[in-house]
Amino acid sequence: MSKTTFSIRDLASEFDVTTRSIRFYEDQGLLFPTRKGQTRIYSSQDRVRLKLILRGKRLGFSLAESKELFELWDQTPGGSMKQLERLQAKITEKKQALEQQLNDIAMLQIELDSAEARCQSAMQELLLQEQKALQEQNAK
Amino acid sequence: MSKTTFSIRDLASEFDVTTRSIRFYEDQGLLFPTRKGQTRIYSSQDRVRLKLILRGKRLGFSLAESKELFELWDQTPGGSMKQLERLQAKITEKKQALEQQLNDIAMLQIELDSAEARCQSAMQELLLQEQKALQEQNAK
DNA sequence: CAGCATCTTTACGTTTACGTAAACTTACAC
DNA sequence: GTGTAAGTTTACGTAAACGTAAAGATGCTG
Repeated sequence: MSKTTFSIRDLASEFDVTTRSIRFYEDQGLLFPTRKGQTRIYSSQDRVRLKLILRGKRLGFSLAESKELFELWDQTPGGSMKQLERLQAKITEKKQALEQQLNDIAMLQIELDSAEARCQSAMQELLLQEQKALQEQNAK
Repeated sequence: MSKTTFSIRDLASEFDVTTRSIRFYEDQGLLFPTRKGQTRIYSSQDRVRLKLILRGKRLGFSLAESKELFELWDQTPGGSMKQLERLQAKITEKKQALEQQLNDIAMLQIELDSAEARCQSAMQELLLQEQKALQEQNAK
């Protein structure tokens, strides 16, 4: 079976972040490792959380946003109707933002492809000129 | 035909950013409006640039990154082989990052859907309990 | 038990991307 | 001419997300 606890360094090297960052996330209320003495011990739950935090960052989520989502999520079982409605609203909001991102990505991909083509043909052009120069030199 | 020049306020309201931001982008070397007197005049080229800047931001690009891409792009015609290779490398890098983002988005979408379902059923549960409470009160 | 590696807390520093305020011109509107 | 609305420059302030340095606790290792 897979590991159940992790040191801060385990997580730092697995996800390629600094220990400073991981402690900072705890400071901001996004992670709650237990302690053995004064050393932090992370559960696989904590590990999942960290993964989510980092993925959120890659998608432009602030730490505050991720924290809010975590909190809403944690309160889902036993939450009041009002809390659930807030969660639903947040989910809808995020879904729409993701749609927008998908659009952005699709457009940028097209443009990158076109840029790549233009770049390639510019390089091809340079190579041809080079060849021509060589042939002229041989013709001497 | 479509407009060819724009005031700073035109762009600000069209793209929903502050004039401060637009001037800041110029300060950082991403925009180069002409002047009429001391007032900035933006071309439709500038407008496209701004749109690209903002889309870049939504995808997590820093202003410095966007600037670098613009500069590489602008140097494409007449660029040296080394510059073209750098551009090609950047393009490849960005394309890979976009693939990663697509993965991230796909996973997050799945999780949001699942969260939404759980949220909905929690709300449904609350409604049922409410109904039950009402019926018991009627039974009195 | 001395040393070193790894953990910890505390705290000040840094970068990015603007916000905000002050003080100043221009350009119409009345 | 006089607001006043929109533009300008200059400059200091700020929030987020850490970086970095200092100084001490802890645990193995030879």
